[in-house]
Amino acid sequence: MIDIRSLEVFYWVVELRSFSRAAHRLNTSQPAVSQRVGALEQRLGYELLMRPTRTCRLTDRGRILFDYAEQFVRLQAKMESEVISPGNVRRTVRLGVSETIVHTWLPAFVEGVHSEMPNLTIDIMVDITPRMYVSLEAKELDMAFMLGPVSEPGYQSVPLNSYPLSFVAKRGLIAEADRNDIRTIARHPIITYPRETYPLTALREIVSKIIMRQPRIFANASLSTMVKMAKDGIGIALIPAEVVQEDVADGALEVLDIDLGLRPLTFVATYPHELDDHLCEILARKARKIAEDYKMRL
Amino acid sequence: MIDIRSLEVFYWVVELRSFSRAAHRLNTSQPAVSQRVGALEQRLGYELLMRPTRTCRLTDRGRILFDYAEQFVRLQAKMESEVISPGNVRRTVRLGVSETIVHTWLPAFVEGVHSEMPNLTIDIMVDITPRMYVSLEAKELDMAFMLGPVSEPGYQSVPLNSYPLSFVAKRGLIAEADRNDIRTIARHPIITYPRETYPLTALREIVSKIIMRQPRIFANASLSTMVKMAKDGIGIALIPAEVVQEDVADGALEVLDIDLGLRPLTFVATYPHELDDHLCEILARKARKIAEDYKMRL
DNA sequence: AGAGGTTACGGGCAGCGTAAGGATC
DNA sequence: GATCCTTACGCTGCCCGTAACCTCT
Repeated sequence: MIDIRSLEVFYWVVELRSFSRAAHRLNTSQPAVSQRVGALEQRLGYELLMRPTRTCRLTDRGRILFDYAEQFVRLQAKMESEVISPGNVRRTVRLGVSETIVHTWLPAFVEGVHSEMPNLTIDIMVDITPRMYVSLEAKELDMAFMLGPVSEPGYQSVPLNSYPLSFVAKRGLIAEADRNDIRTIARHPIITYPRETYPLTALREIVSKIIMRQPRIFANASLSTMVKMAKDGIGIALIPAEVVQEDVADGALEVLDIDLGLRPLTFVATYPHELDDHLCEILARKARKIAEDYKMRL
Repeated sequence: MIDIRSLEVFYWVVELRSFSRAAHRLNTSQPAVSQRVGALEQRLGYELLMRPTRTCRLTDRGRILFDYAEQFVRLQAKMESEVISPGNVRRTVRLGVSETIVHTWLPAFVEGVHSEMPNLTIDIMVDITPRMYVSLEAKELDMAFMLGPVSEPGYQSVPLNSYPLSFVAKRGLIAEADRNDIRTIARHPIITYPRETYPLTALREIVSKIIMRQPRIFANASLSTMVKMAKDGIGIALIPAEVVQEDVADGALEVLDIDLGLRPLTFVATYPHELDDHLCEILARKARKIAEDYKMRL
């Protein structure tokens, strides 16, 4: 009589305060959402939303239904996670990923998940950590592999792996003798992660204390661009050595043996702990395992 | 993904231990049930029922799904009862009714319910109380208006009304002077409810003590037949006067003023207290009110 | 004028019922 | 052979997506 799909649609319309966002979230068209909510109201014989306003506020009776809708959506998520064998999970998970991970073990992760859960689609959005926070909050992402630690309430966080930050330079750019001398290195621009990220802020603070001035920094949101810039000798990259292992192996880049005491980059899998918990948990554990394997293989 | 309808179907298949009974219960065809369960198994990738046996036993994983299915069905029933305005309830309730009630206030009840809940269909099965018990147990009925009191565990029971039992005879069959004399009356066969019912057993016990022999009793499961027999002078009916008020009014029958101290017939609305509770509760209350109104109008 | 929601319409597909086909007692 | 479930098949009706329309800022 009352379809669970309709309740799910209604739930997300309210949760996201928008028909179109709900449509997007549910991988359907906005008219489809409109129709379902309309049909629901018609079947019940009263309005659920105070529509004229843009905010999709609930009516009193809508509130009652919403509470039930939430219970249904939760129960459904719980059931599906427990009852459906992994190979039969048919869903789309929207995953935010830091570029660093894209360049290391993400391919292995995607392949691994695909082989175990062939009907699971992973939509990958590459972005920087602060923006992924926002996307998680807006429920545009189901999970993110990003820089940790995360201690937001309402989020579950599984540590993945850590990458020590290394200075990486074009081969021959820095003379053998100067490779542990920060002053020499700091004559070159430092290419690293964009503002609002740990590497940049920490670097600026530490280096400026040593060389008594602000280092030149090329902040860049694209890891591959950073690598390219380093390979072109434009500057020296402060990035995990792991992402350039091939370039180091074939001699294009070299890792400088200098240690400023920077914290390694720690990545975590983060997801809101509710509703789809279980699948995210499985994926997070899988990611952790893949990341460990990756480290071992190096 | 997993439809609540499929869960409902699966739930009833297990609960009733039969595909065909589930189909009947859900007002659908048996192949439809078969398909839904089949589709469910296919989607999940494993079997839910150990089919070859006639008993529809659950597999281990089927058991897990069944627990969820039950939660869904309960939640759905709860939600629909709270959220759907009475006028929009679209369901079929299978109601067992004692014939006595059919002849008194059932028409008013049906009409009253129909006017308030035009989309509610009531399937009425007229039967005697002991058989309605069985039907309730087998879940062939959702609710029954029958003789009380009921104290079975697992059943909810709402008192409706009481009918004092009266001796009713064809006009002139018993002389004015003898109308309070049980010995005279007992020369005629007593027409009343069938065996296993209170009126018959109580009558037999009380009368036999007075007249020192077994009275002749015509036990009959059909109230209208009883009335007809009384009107034909075949015997004297022991029934509620209410059911023959018209015949008394137009002079075909008359009520004898004799009191053997028989308990009045007490009717109750009985339904298993689970799942569809709420609707049954509403209907039971409605029935009670109609029954009271009926009594007032007399 | 543009974003966001509704209405209109055509097509695809899931799910139903009828009917025929096994399997098991 | 009777009962119960499964398979086959045609059909209906729902629901979706595209597109045009409305409405409020």
